Amino acid sequence: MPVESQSRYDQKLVHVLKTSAAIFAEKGYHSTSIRDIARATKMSLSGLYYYFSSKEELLFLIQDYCFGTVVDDCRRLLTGVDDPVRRLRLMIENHLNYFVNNMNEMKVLSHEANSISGDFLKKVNSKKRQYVDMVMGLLEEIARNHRIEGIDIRVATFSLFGMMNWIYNWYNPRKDVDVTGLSQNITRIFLSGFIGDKAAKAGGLETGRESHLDRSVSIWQQ
Amino acid sequence: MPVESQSRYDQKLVHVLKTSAAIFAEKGYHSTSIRDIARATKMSLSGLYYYFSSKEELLFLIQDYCFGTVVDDCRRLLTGVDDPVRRLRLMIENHLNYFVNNMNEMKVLSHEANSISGDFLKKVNSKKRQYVDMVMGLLEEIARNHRIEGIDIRVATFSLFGMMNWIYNWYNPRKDVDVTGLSQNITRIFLSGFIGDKAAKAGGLETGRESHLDRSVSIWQQ
DNA sequence: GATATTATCGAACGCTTGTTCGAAGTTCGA
DNA sequence: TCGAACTTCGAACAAGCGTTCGATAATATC
Repeated sequence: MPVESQSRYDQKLVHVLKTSAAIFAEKGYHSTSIRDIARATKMSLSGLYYYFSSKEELLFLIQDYCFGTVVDDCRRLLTGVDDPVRRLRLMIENHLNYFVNNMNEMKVLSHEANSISGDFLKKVNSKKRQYVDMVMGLLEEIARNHRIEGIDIRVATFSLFGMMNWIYNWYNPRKDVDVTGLSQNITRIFLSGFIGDKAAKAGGLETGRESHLDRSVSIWQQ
Repeated sequence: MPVESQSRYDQKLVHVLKTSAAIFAEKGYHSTSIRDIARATKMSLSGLYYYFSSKEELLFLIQDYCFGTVVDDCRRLLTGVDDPVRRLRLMIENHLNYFVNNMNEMKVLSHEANSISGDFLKKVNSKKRQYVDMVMGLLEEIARNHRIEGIDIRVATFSLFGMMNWIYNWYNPRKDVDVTGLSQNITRIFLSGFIGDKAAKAGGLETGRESHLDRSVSIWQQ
């Protein structure tokens, strides 16, 4: 989606969402007032309501746009790839890559999951469920292929998401290992833990050295 | 600390903390009003302020008591154990056991980490740092012993905490595997991922079948 | 250049919030 | 039983909140 095709309205909306996400990420949704956002965007309090109709919808827009992109990118990246282990690798890589490059939005998505309600919550949760089910399905398939026993698939699935989604609590791009290293480390720990390290290497660990993502841009980076 | 030795004041304070933690866990700290807590504890609004001097201190007391117990229990459990792998196993088991048995408080500890500030934050963060450093030290020692290469210790440490602390987002004691199973699964995934599965088994996987904890009580369960 | 549409704004409203304060009730040792 | 210390409470306050509304400014269309 090229920037030129976006209307003035769309561009400013994205700017509002991005700025709001940064403040939400820093202070938390409930501690952030619309007045804070007005100050940061240099808009008036009432002027903001031209772009959203409630504070909660603003939060929803951030989460929905953000997560929508993660899922779409993932789907695109996985088309044509059949090996479940390779699919899992790519999914992890995409998730972490997007997380690190859109830390504010992803933190708001992870941390403010229960700050929305009603239809907003339903909509986001339905997308999340699809995403989780996809990963859980992959792990089931892998477990079947490798005759893995004694590991609960739900525990494995959410352990993986825990590893990935926790990074907003500690990851510092300036001090820590870069995204590629992060992906490799987490993939290795989880995958060789899940299927055993010999099998993990056989599943294509060596291909993990190069990134499959040629860009880290998104609707958030205009 | 036997219940009988607690004064009326202490008992009621614990009741207030426990009730508040439950509401904080359900609605979130900022969405909970002191009036909500008054209603739940059947106390008056102003009466509550006899037990804490600000809402933020209330949150601090919950986090401090809760985390203090985790750390103390862990220290007690680890005394006399030298093998770093075994120490790590026990730490994971204790952490998850306490988490599952005090889900409200632990959720508040994890999720509302940035809802306190100033000296309160400093105090809690200093305890957290000690705890994290202890685990990171264990992983360093294990990595040295097993000549593990290519895994960043910080990534490994926070991956483990991510796996463990994420459970408040998904774990359902009534539907999911029990605490013992949870510990076994997470320990196996992380440990055989970290050091390779052969070494993980050699490190005493079989002893993981029986729990090392004879009780799950705490100051929260009076 | 007139007109319709899009975008922005200041001012205000009603409500909820955390916290305070002085008084009243309760407990318990002397 | 007296009195001091501990505990509880109703009522109120000031501040901040999300949201609305009518009017104005900017932009696009013809």
